Formats: sequence, structure tokens, C-alpha cells
Amino acid sequence: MPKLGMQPIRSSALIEAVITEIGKSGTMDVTVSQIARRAGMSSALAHHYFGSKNSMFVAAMRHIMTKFHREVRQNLAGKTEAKERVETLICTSFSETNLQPDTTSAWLNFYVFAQKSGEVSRLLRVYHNRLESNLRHELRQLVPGKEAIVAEGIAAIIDGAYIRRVLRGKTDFLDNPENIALDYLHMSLKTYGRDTAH
Amino acid sequence: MPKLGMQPIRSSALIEAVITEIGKSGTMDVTVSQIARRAGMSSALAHHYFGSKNSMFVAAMRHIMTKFHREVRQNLAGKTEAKERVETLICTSFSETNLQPDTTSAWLNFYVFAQKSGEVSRLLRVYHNRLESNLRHELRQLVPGKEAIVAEGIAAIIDGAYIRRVLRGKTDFLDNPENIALDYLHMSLKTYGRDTAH
DNA sequence: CCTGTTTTATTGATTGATGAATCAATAAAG
DNA sequence: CTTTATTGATTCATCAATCAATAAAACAGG
Repeated sequence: MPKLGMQPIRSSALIEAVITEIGKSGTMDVTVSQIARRAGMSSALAHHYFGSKNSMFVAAMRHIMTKFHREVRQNLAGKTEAKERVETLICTSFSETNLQPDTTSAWLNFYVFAQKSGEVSRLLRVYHNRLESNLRHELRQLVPGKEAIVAEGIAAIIDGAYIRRVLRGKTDFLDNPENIALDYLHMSLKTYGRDTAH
Repeated sequence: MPKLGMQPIRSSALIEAVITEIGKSGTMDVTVSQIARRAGMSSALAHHYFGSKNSMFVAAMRHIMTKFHREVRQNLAGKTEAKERVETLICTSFSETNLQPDTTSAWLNFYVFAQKSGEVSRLLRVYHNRLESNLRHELRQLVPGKEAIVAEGIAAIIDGAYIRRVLRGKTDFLDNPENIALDYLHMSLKTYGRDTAH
């Protein structure tokens, strides 16, 4: 019963399955068969569409990054004030979707995978650069001369919070993780900000 | 030529080799043969002493953690002032040894591995709890009521900085990474500290 | 509106490589 | 003659990737 035009349906089913399986197992040693089974097809078909396990991983990563990017743009829309825009960048990083266990687990695994795959490494670099350049751009007006270090700090807190989330589960996380980053931002504004007065 | 008492020598050679190999490949898919070769012995002997690849990884992790713990205790010795002690905790995390590429790479990989192995997960939790409880203990006097969130922030920055270091290499890291954490500490002291003066 | 050819979808079985773990054998101390 | 050290060869399992085969839709011309 081959309905035509299955390719996009199969692809996205596989991509979802990759993320779910990585999340379930916590590692990237998941077999193509596991992924294919979860996506409701044979491993041969998975290979038929993606060619290799590697490209499934890369596609999954691209998918996560694209989703994130879309979310950022959506949340930034209409916001013009620099401080508000930085806060939006922070909060989007900690949004419901991005804190989904499967997503964070996949992130962490892609970080490791980047050391193996040049393509993933490049993707990750692009993503990092974009986030930090976004941050720096807004911070330039808020904490002139200090935008680089503050941006780096915010980015580090985001990554660190992700890790801790993956490691310990959300249970014993004291506070909403975004509050740490927001706190850091507000203290930086007070300390280095051009308008220290409220 | 079996000289007796080889066990400890072989063990530590293997542990070193595990860390080096993980660092070299960036992942934990290194073979026992690779590890054994680097440690100057056959893979059979490696199995003879450790039983399984898994216990080699666990032993390597224990080794890194023990070394770190020793370094912390050493650096803290004699320091009594709370602020100084927190700064020492931060700086030790970013010491020369702990920023060695192989070490950071191994760290990151163990983070991922923790999701597979209950033992590693427990080890990591112990380590994290110890660091944060140390931080909280000192911070209690410095930023009363806020020690939990500040400790969490410092810990997150440390983890985040590690990741970024692994990902990008030390080249395009703007500043010494400890400065971000130290900055965060000092701003927290100014904002929440009991002695805002000075 | 048939009929054969091409394209797309799909899978069970096979191949080939890889690598963890075990074994059998050797040898030097004690 | 038992214990410790050591390895080359072997076993056994796992998987990524490919193949051969099946089937159904689309399409072609008569």
C-alpha cells in the first residue's frame, strides 16, 4: 500500500524517534532498529531515506536547532527594549519545550558528538555564535564595554543549568533555572549598566 | 618476566590511558585495545585487572574526582575567611590541571555516561552535592538567605564554562573562565551581602 | 479504459566488520 | 607446585549497511 509522498512523513517520524530514543537511553548508542521501530517502520526503510545513522543524528540536531530558533524569533517579535529582549532570550532557552527531558538529553549528547563529527561541530558553533551575538548586540547598549563577558556569563549559565537539569532531573532543582540567569543579568545591569539608577 | 606487585602499576597506567583516549577521541567509543595499547599492555591483561570496560571507566572517573577533591582540600588549607574560601573553590575548578583538555573531555563524557550507569550517576551526585554544600556553607555567612541560589549559580557557571571550553577549545575564550564565576560572586556579595560597604 | 513500464514504498534476510570478553598456553616468582 | 603476570587466538554477539524481492500507485500510449 505505498501511498506516495511518504518521504517527509517518514523523515520527521524518524527525527522525532531519534530524539525520543536518545532521551530514553540517555546516550547515543541506540540502534537504527530501535529508532525505526519507534517510528513505526523497518530499519531498512530508515536507511533508505537517510542513507546512514549519522545523517539521522545530524537531521535530528538540525531539527532541534531550527525549532529553537523559530521560538526565539517568535518570542522576540514586537519587543524593542534591549533589556526585555535579553530577558526573552534567556526565558526562551528555559521554555517548556526546551526543558523537555528528551530535548535536553539530546542536546548534551550532541555536545559530545560534536567532538566526533565536523558537521555537528560546525552546527553547534553556528548556534552558539548566533545566541551570543544576539546577546552581545542587546547588551552593548545596556552594559557598554562589558557586553562580551556578560554575554559569555549568560550563555555559560544556560549551558550549566541544562547539564544540571539532565543530571538530576527537575526534582531537586531549587528554583526555576531562568531565575539564576535573570539574576545574573540584573546584577550586571546594576553593576556595569549605564543607567544604574532604576 | 613477571615481577610481582604489578597490579597497582597496571591499574593506574590503564586509568591514565582511559582519560587520554577519551580526550583524544572525544567520545567514549574507544576500544579496550586502544586503551590497553596506550597503557603498554594487551587488552587481555586490561580485562584481567578490571574485569570489564565499564569498571575501567568508573575507575577513571573516581580517579579524576579524587584528584580534584585532593586539590580542593590542599588549596583551602589555611584559608579561613569565607569569601576567600569561595574564591578558592571557584579557582580550583578552573585550575591548570582541571582545564586540561583530556580532563574536561572526560568530564563531559562521564556526564553523559551517568545516564546509563547507576554507579556513575551516584558518583556524580555525590561530587555535585559536596561542591554545592561546600559553597553553601561559606555563602551562608556572606549572603544569608540567598546562599542556595548563589551556590547553584556558581556551580552552573562552572559546568557551563567547562562545556564551552570543551566545545570551542581555549582559543576563542575571551577571558579566563574563572573571572565570570568570580564576577558573579562579587556581584552577589554586593547585591545580597550583609556588608555591602567596602 | 486497458496494459505494460516506471517510479516509489517497503521489508526480511544477508553481509561484513567490529569489539568485548574468555581461554589456553607460557613463564617467572615464591 | 602454587600463585601472579602475560598474551595471541578464539568466541560470540551486535549492528550498520546492503540486497533481493514484493507491491502498489502513477503514467504512457494505443
